[in-house]
Amino acid sequence: MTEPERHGRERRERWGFELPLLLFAGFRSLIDQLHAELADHGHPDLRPAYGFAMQAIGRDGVTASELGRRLGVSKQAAGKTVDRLAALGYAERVADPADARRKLVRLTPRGQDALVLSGAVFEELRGQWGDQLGQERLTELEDALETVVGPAAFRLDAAGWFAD
Amino acid sequence: MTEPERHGRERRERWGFELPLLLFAGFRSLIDQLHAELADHGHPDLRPAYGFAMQAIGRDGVTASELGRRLGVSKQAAGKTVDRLAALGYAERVADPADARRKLVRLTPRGQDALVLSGAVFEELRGQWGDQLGQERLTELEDALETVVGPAAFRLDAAGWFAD
DNA sequence: TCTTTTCGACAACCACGTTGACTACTCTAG
DNA sequence: CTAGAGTAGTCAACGTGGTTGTCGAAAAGA
Repeated sequence: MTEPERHGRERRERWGFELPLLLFAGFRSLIDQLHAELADHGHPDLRPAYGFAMQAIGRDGVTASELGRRLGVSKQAAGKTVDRLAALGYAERVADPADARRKLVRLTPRGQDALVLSGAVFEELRGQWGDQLGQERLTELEDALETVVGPAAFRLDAAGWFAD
Repeated sequence: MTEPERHGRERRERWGFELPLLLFAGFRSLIDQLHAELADHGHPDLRPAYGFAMQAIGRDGVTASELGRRLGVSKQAAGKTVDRLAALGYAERVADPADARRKLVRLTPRGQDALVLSGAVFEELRGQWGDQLGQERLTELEDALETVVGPAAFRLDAAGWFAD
């Protein structure tokens, strides 16, 4: 069995507590680099939690209640998030002509721009990981993670897990 | 090249944005299971951030200022964290006889117990990942992560990245 | 000794979540 | 058609976890 990356030295025994730390460090590294890049491209006020919220709003817009459901928080919390997004110019509320109770939350062009830019940065960062690890090892990392976390990976209800 | 886990089907192309989601989902899965386990063993009020704080306090205790430095937050924020930990019975403040300004923050026996228990749970959870992935793939996952994040993995300054 | 640094605490504030209560509106059953 | 139930959005109060600024007391260095 050929394992070129091993360099012949014995691998240290791992502790259980290292695993969450490694996963978190990887996650944080990506998110930190993303936001450094966003800040350099006209979005210095974007915080990690806003990215999740904007992703949950999507191209079509949502109501605050639905946004709360998607993010796993109360409708009041979702409403406050929309307030902050709106104050920064990333989202706006428009009245729903078909239902006078509802107000559709939509991304502004600036919000769309941030989302598109984030996608591009993530591609770039994944490319860097691929350069460091090799495409094969990167793909195996992703597959291994998908195996253990299952479909739960792509939920957006990460609110509260963020700061700056 | 033998790749037994491929099962012959073509692997879907991955998007860059999936990588942070997978890492985060893995991290959250471990932390959620840890806290479910802790809650079942007499520690229902322990929150993820408290684990980091207790880890930073360690066996020897620290001052609030030093705790702030280790966690990457202000000494005032660290002091508040100690207040909450103390209110739950996980930490206590003792005057330092050698320096009347300082108050040593120490873990109570209950705090030590929670730390020991957490370590055991993490070993158990890592074992479960090993069962699912195979020891080899798990080790490769850990090594790959360490490669990309470097020594930054084991910093404790994750405060603010948590909620319940 | 005098000045600087450090420690812990207090206050005010912000971000981000929670519940509960309330109004306005829509929908459905009788 | 109308009464009642359910839903949308907002307001208020509060909890947690951060921030900065200020302060007095104690330690440490010139």
